Amino acid sequence: MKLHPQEIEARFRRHAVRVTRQRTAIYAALAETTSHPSADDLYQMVKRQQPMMSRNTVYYTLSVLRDAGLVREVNVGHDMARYDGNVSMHHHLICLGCGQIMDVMDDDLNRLQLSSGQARGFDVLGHRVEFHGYCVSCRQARRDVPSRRG
Amino acid sequence: MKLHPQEIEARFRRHAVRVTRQRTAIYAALAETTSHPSADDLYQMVKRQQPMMSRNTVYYTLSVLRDAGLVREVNVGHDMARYDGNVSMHHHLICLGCGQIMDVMDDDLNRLQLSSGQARGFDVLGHRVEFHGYCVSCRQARRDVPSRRG
DNA sequence: CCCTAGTCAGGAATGATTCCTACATAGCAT
DNA sequence: ATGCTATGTAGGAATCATTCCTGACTAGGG
Repeated sequence: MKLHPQEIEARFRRHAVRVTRQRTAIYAALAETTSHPSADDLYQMVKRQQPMMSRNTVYYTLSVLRDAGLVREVNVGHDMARYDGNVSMHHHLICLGCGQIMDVMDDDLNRLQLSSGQARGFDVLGHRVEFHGYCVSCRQARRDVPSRRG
Repeated sequence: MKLHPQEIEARFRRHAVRVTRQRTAIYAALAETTSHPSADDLYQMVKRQQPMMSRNTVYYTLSVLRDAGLVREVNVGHDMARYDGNVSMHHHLICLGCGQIMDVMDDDLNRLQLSSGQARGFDVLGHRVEFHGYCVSCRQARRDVPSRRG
């Protein structure tokens, strides 16, 4: 979703995050897409508008936004971290072929709980559900070339 | 669970995995613990019995066992991969303080499904549920030293 | 308009994992 | 049992996402 710069600035101030050109651009790029980009993806996107942008700044900014609760870090496998501008409670559907991540909004999944016996004294703060499979185009590709990983 | 070497060998042969001293030791170490060790943890454990063991062999062996379905890779955050000798369907309860991973066996969680509308044409093969929180001792530690992350 | 804590850029460092390669060995066939 | 060959192993180098360091810059309160 495309956001007005002043809306981004308002969110930053609400979360006590200093407003800078770099941060605004990074957050805008993330809010505009639903593709859950990696830090480097964001770096590439933002560098087009701001060639001086450092990869380091992207990492630093994402950590600031993450700690402020403006951004969510999504980890899939042991690949690089990917980021999600949607911080409302939701879960993910992940393609094992191309790695794309789709959002799943489902109240039943949001309400999952452990019984007290299963919780083993943990103070459970949240949970995450990931569904894994193959998207339409990767299913097609796999039919064409059945591989050893099949 | 402590396994007899011949049981390990039988499992390997059943899954078309060549039997070697190194693999037997790595798999035995993993089967013996419920602590979901990392590749390097396993390297440290096994090196006591086999000082020539290479860290590389541990990585290679884990990839072989993973592909054979004898071992499961568990990824938490963007930390190093951790391994689970329990390949039956189950989920995890993870401490955000110390990183310990406990197994959760629950048929209701095992049966979770997406509606066809939510699945968006994906061929969904499986899912994973992680509960996050603080274990008893980390809750205690956090009460003692309330931090900015609190 | 000034000050200063918080940011930024860029290069170096880290650390898990993978790659490369020469030597060793499991396990099949003889 | 013996030899053969595809596979596995050791260890060092390479990779690559991420973090650390440091000196220059700037947002935003006073």
